[in-house]
Amino acid sequence: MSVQERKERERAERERLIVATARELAERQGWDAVTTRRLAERIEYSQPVLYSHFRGKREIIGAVALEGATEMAAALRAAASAADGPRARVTALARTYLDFAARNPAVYDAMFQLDAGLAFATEDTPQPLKDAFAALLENLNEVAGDGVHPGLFTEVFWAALHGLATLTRAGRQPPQDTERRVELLVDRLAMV
Amino acid sequence: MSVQERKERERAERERLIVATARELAERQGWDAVTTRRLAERIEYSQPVLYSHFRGKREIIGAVALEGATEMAAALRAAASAADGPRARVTALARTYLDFAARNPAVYDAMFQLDAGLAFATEDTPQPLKDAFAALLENLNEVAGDGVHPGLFTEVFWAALHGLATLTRAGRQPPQDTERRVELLVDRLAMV
DNA sequence: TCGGTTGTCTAGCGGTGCTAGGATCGCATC
DNA sequence: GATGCGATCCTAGCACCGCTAGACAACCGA
Repeated sequence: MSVQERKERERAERERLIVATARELAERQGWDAVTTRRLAERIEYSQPVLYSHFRGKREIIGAVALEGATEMAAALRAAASAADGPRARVTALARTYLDFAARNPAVYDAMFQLDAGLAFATEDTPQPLKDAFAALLENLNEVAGDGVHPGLFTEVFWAALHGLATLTRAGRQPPQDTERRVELLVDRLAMV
Repeated sequence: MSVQERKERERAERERLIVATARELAERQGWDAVTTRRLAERIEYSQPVLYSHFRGKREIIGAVALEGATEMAAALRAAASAADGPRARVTALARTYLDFAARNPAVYDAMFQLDAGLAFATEDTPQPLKDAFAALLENLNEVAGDGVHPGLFTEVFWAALHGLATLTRAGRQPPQDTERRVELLVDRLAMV
């Protein structure tokens, strides 16, 4: 049994290597540069090996997305718990979200821009994604306002952040006013 | 001169045909299905002809985007001018924006999701894009609130709409609550 | 030591965006 | 009306893509 265990361990290790390499390559040169050939070369295996771990490129992107979702959820919770009072919490939440998107553009793309074949907003949504949404929900609950469903409020807030994140990064909004936009958004949306 | 004029006319006509065909194909089967080969076949010319009109596929997407921007600007202005009072105007604006995105997903992608090589938020931004933004700005001016720069307010409002449009369409937010999300957004953001 | 399974690689399929270079067509001139 | 010349278009092909069939080697248990 020990031999088999070792093999499984090595296999899992290689899978981590694939995901990490894909992420790094995407972050450095964009997802377009992440081809199965290049990825295989970097991990020093042949192309078909990738397909013994993942169904295809989509699933690799999906793996990066889930990794990112886990990190984002943690970052959001950390930021929120370090802030005092509802208003500060919401501001910290928004800043952290946008900061994550700006610092990990490729991961953010994997999560929300590319088709990674992940289910959203359904029962079989992967746990990390649910958890990232939950991290928002937990902290926005208190500022949704009377008679407003917290889930609905979170969706709107999230959408606004997502819009700011993507439009800013794609150069569709001037980057220098980001902070003022965040303040305006929090001012108006959050009932404090 | 008449011969040359006729040729130019035919050339312009063919260019319109390329853009219209690309748009229709993208709307029917998605941008992935818009390959230069397929596009060439549809317009009944060979591939290289496309490159005598456009630098590459990106520029074709860009042409569709500009067409879409013109239409969106018109739709926004029409909706706003048909509404009575600031509150109704903003609501109509938001609904029209989201409706446009939902009805013309491929065009919307060309405008805001794909890299069409267009400049945004600079001097050399193409006029149709400036105009679409202006159509929002004109009608949001009155609800930005005291001391808030209308341009900044428009950016935030636009970002929120963009987030709702993209997340809803990608199945990342439940589609049935769209209307309630719009109402919440307008309620909170617009100062009426 | 052997047989069989498991794992990996080479090679190749049909597709992509894009382009070089040859052929053909239509125009202006003689 | 014949002819030379440009503009126009197409065939063929480049390098690359995601993905896979089938040959091969390495390792395990008996």
